[in-house]
Amino acid sequence: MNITEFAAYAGVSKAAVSRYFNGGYLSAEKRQAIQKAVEETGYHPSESARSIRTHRTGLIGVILPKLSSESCARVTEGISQITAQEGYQLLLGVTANDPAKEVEYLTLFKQRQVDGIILLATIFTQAHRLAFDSLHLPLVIVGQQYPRYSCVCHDDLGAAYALTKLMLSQGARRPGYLGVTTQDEAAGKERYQGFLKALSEFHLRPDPRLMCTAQFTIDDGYTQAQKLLEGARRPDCLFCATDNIAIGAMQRCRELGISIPDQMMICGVGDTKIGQVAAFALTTARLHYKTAGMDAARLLLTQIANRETPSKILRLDYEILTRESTNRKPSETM
Amino acid sequence: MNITEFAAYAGVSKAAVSRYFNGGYLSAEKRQAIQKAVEETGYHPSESARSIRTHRTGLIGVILPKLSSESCARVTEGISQITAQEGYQLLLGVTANDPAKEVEYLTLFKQRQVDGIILLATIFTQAHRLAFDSLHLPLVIVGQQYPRYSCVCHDDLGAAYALTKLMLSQGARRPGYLGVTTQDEAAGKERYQGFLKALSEFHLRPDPRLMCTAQFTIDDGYTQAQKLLEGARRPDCLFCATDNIAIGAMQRCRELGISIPDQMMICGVGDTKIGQVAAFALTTARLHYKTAGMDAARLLLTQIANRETPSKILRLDYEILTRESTNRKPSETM
DNA sequence: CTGAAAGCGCTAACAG
DNA sequence: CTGTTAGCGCTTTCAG
Repeated sequence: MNITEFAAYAGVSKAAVSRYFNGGYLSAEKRQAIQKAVEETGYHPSESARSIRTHRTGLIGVILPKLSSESCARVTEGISQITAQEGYQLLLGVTANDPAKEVEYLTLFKQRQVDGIILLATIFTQAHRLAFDSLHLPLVIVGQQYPRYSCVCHDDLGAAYALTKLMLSQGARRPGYLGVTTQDEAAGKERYQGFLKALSEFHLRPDPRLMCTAQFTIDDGYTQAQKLLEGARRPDCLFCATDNIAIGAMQRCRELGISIPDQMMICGVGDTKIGQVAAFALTTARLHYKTAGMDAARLLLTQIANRETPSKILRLDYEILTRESTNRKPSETM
Repeated sequence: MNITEFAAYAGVSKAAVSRYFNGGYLSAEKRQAIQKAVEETGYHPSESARSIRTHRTGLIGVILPKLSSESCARVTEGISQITAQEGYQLLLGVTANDPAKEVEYLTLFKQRQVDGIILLATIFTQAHRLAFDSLHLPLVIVGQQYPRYSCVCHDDLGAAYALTKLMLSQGARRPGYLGVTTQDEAAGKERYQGFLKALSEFHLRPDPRLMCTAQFTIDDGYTQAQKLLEGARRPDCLFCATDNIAIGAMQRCRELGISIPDQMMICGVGDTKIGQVAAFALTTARLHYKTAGMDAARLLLTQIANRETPSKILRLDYEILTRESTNRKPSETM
């Protein structure tokens, strides 16, 4: 059923029907007649047809590297909650960690004429720069900072600094570092700098033999930890750039019979479920993923409502959670 | 830029442009001229406008209870992988475990004229029945069975049976059950029946004092486990309907100093990350979530291509993974 | 193989 | 407050 048929059914003009659905002037009688007809027929205007006229689709594109990553999922849930309230629907672009696909979805979503895009960013390439510049669409970046665009990010440096300091102040003197690629400005570079900052405060020199890069997975945390643990003088504490990596490292330590936290303190970043239930509850920095998603959605909606809104950076705080994996005092077994 | 302007730019007619993008008859010269113009201008036909004519949107709706649940995320990644290959985009409906919202998204997506819907189902209400019947849209249900619709589900009964049997054959005689609501046919009822089947095979009567229902969370697993553990005679093994619940129960056992697996064997269902890294690696049944998503997507695409395709049920197998939490022989400490 | 022209279902001036 | 009307950007006959 289209608007013409429906208008005839309700005994009003097409214009009245359109006004009914778009909040225009309408007498009470007509409004009621239409409402009744809607209830009877279930009529609803076609989104495609109205998009073609209004140049808005009610669609928001979300581009993310992976769904089965707790942090991404939580951000996306935050986004979904806010956008749903405002009647927007979410278009999903899963890139499987392929930066080229991020760019691809950017154009794909643009072609679909989404009203705005939220990008859970990983690393930025030249292609990103070009895609951003030719986007001409409200865009909010989550998890990273990028000049001239609205961003919601975490205090990665601060969190890494605080965690490393926590371990050093408990007596560790050979800090190990298990990070991610520095192509990732936030989780890679920033957290690395936080680590270094804590070291320098304790007058410690970073030791390249105690530092290693891993993928964002438990498995690779396990694998890369091996490299740090097999050396002649192994570290006495380990800062890991993510909880997943930390858990992998913890598993390797357990297998090698390295006691946690006495011989090895470990911490991660993120506060995901996995750290809470690990063999030794993981000390970590809680990052506010869901809040980040909600804030990103709010920022985007503001920009959609007013395209002239100046871009803005939101840096969310962190919260240090001290747990077994770094708690040297009351030694805990079993 | 619209098709008229673009056609003028390329020096061809609108019809030629349309044919170019829709695989119609076109001379080689025109095809090249258009291709060149596309490269120069980046022109792409408006999806809204073409939807209005073709009655297809290239959109597939996915309705799910929660993103930050590993199983849902993995199913959705499977869906995304297949649909993306075929040029479809995913519209996301997160219901936050509210069955009413499932129904709401069903209509919302229908209004958007998605080409098909995949529902990661939880429980079915009367409202679902009505919504299904008035949908007139290809629909595939994942995780549950529902008459007359295509479904992709797991062998919940078989998995629960095999796991319970595994524990009983290792000598357990007071099996505890930590399940989910039986309103959930698959995870609730089926797994319960699998549990019962194993018991009856060992000539054991289910003991209501050893059985309890929990939410789908670690926290509630922890809480409800308490009820089973505080009784005069506690169970000597625990079948949990999900990994999350099992992990919660495991935590409570550890706190109470109940040794796993000697005093208490525990198993879950799903094979999520969390069970692999738990204090005692969790025995579980691997369910093929990603495969389920991929199969569901394929089923849906077939139905979209041919609306007359008869509905079909796919029941995926499981795989028992025996780990520490039920391995009585070589007692493992740390 | 091609272009002209008729609409798809809707919104938004516009003139009452 | 209301209806008429002219498109929005596209696909698809239809007659060449």
